[in-house]
Amino acid sequence: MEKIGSSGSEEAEVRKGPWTMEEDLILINYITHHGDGVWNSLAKAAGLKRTGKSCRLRWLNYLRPDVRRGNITAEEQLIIMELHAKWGNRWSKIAKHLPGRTDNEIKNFWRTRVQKYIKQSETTSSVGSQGSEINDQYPSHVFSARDAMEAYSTTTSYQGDMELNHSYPMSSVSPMSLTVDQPGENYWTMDDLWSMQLLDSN
DNA sequence: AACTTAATCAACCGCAGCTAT
DNA sequence: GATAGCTGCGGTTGATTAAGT
Repeated sequence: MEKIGSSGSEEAEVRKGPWTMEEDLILINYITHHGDGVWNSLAKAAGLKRTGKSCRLRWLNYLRPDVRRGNITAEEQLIIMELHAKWGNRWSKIAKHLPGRTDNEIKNFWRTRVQKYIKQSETTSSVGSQGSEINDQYPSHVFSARDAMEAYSTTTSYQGDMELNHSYPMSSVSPMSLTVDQPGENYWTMDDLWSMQLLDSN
């Protein structure tokens, strides 16, 4: 069980919240040398004050070298639409068909972008009574994936070119941890992390 | 410039299923 | 077969950033 930061035995202390760069490096370094899996013991063996769950999530969603970050392409959007229509909210299953994408990313994409679009189309199409059946039954099955894609991509400004060059915001680690003026220095990329890790292991 | 609202995404939580004992 | 521990999944939340007023 997780111990809430109550005073007392520091051995049971469990860190929560955003990961620091040091933690990331420790995790990358450990997995590079020992492999992943058996997350609870991995967390302990690596000396991380994190739950195995947290380590697994961090690795799978962010630190893995093959994780693809940045904008979801039009093809990927279409695949997501189609697979979601087929399987519903089976994010991990859908993610398996999108190499480098994580279930969390797809889930977020769906919830923030697609559902927003769906809501919008609900309000607009429900004015003209025709759309009401769709609206009543949506999510997923009724709505043709292609319809959704078409409408979605034409009604939103998101055309797949935002968030290029995703980098690692220091502020998400600890907003107060760094007070550097140059914005460029507040970021490090996954490439940076991995090169640091490689240096470290030499 | 200050404030508010909306959008985004990383991370946590709870649960279900699987495996080992 | 029962139980415990672990893993993976999906839902949700909270922090941060961006956009609007």
